[in-house]
Amino acid sequence: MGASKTDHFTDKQNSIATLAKALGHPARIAILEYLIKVDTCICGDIVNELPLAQPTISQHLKELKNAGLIKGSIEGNAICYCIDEKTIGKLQDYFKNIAIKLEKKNNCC
Amino acid sequence: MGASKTDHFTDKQNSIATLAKALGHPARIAILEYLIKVDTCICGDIVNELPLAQPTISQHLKELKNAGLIKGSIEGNAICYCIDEKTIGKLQDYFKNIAIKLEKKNNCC
DNA sequence: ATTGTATATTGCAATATTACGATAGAGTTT
DNA sequence: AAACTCTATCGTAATATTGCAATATACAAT
Repeated sequence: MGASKTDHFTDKQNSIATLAKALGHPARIAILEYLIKVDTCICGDIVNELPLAQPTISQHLKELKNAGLIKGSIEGNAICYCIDEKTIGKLQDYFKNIAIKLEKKNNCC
Repeated sequence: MGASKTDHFTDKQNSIATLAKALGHPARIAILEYLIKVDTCICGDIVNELPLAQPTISQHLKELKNAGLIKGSIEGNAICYCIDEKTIGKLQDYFKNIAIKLEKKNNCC
């Protein structure tokens, strides 16, 4: 096989997994961090910044966008990509919640 | 191709991407959440809990373990798996940090 | 020692991801 | 309009992931 059985899990589980998967590649982490670093968020810079070809970066941007981690708006003939704070907040909350729950437990190992 | 060019990115970027990738599957999210839910952390339960065959779960557990998200200790003929709080903390910090940096910026889009 | 239970490993088929050259589309500039 | 810039899409090769049956390993209990 190879297809993941997304239908067997809850929507929330699938949702978090999708976000995590989108971040599961160093190039996409690097794109995210670059978007944080610079104040402008034109995409052309990213191609010069990362050691990847333009189509590859375009593809990674698409995946980040599909996952809802970034959003892009057309700005002349360039595209203004930036991070979607809500989605980052969702991830932040998720891990914070786990940490809180773990504190309340006596970890048995 | 298909191999990701990990050598072109920083150690920290690769490290976060590895963690995210390990969480990038609903079954592994479900395993994590199950480990939080129950107080005991014997693995046998997980096989009964998830709609996946035992070898598949064993494989997912291995990936979570390799990523440092869970740790397992042998307990008789069962294995006691539990979450590694440090790694969750690392993720929590990472997203918290991004959220803080985004607050300080005027998001241009 | 044999049987039973819990977990890991192997091998393999189906599918997904990654990367990029070539090309296309869309706006800008001259 | 022609040339240029920026980004997306297509096609395709290399590689990785997913899932499971079969099998192996390791300990426990009888």
